[in-house]
Amino acid sequence: MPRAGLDAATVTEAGAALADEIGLDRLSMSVVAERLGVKPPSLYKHVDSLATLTHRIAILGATEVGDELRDALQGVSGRAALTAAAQTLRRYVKEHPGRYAATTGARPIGPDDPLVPAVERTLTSLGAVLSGYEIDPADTIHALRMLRSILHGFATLDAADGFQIDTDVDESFAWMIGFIDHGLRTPASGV
Amino acid sequence: MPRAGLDAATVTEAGAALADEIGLDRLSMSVVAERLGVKPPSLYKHVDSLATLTHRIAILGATEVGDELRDALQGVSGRAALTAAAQTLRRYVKEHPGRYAATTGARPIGPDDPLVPAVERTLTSLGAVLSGYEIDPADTIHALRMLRSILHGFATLDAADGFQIDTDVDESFAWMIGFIDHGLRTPASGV
DNA sequence: AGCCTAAAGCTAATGCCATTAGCCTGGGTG
DNA sequence: CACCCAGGCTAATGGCATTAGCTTTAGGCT
Repeated sequence: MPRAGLDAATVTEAGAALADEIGLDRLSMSVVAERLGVKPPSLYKHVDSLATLTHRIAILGATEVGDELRDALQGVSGRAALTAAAQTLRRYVKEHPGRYAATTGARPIGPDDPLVPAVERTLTSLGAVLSGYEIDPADTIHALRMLRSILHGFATLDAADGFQIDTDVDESFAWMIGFIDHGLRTPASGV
Repeated sequence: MPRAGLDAATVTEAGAALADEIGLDRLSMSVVAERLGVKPPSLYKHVDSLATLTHRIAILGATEVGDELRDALQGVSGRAALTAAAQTLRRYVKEHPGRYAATTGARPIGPDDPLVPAVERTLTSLGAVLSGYEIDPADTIHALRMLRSILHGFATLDAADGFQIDTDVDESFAWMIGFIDHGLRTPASGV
């Protein structure tokens, strides 16, 4: 019996891929083990439990989202940045619903949980989008929360096929971006 | 051994209450049975499986949200209606996270699934909110999807304690409502 | 009042899953 | 070349959902 050469990262990656394929709720140690050509108990040499594996997937998801957002925002600002950020997030959630579900369902375990900085990178990128608009500093946190809410909400509903098919979802997405962009340009938006 | 006098509705209600208390992911036939003072197999006289119980909880949640929205929108319009709808949804998700999670995670089983009309009632109410604004009919579907996305996203993140505590979340919520209201009043919002 | 039946609860049994304990060996290190 | 430990394994435990089949209840009918 040759060694499989696993480590925590490999197991996490396999779990993330499976979560995307079959859904986070169906993820089990058994399916991960099978995917890796190994028996379930062997996984415990690399991850503590299914719960910590899920947590690792959440961190992976947050990190990947942060990276993709950072890359997508290189050299753009204003409406172009808003569009890039929104499209990037939507695409990520569509392509990696399992990872994203893990990320949104995860809770920090402790003060030095890597999940925290991973999620913060995403918020930093969204903050960078807002810096392209002239927003009262006191309102920035509100605009950030709104942006996060709307992108998260749309991407989530879209990934869950929550919209009817009568009208093109892409069109609604573009309209929404236009709405936000327009609102953020309007001075009195916060009153 | 006296009879417990259960039926599908009682089991569903107990399951919904438990989902709110301990989280949908922790819901099991065992805990529902214990809550009802009955052994797990007895539940199968009333519900087919844990999956269908979850689906019933989803329908219950969708129905309750629809009812509360309808009630909250009685006699109000414009910004007042927008505020009422947003607050109602946020409160419901905070008070019944388990039911709401079941609802958002549910998929219609067939063409005559009661889940479909239950969810549609919510959309009808949100549509009523929009009718208080002068929106190009062609854009109404987009505005509806945006409204749904933003309310769903905010409520979800809020219920999951996804926002930092530095700044008051209520304040951000009010700001967001103001932003949407303002944008919906602006004629060229869709361009 | 007394029977009779369908429903409602129960116990027992199956099978899957997560997780733990303890064995065994491959392969890099001295 | 022997050593040793990390990484894989098998066996065992306990919880869960679910099914089968038994028992009893409670209300309707005579």
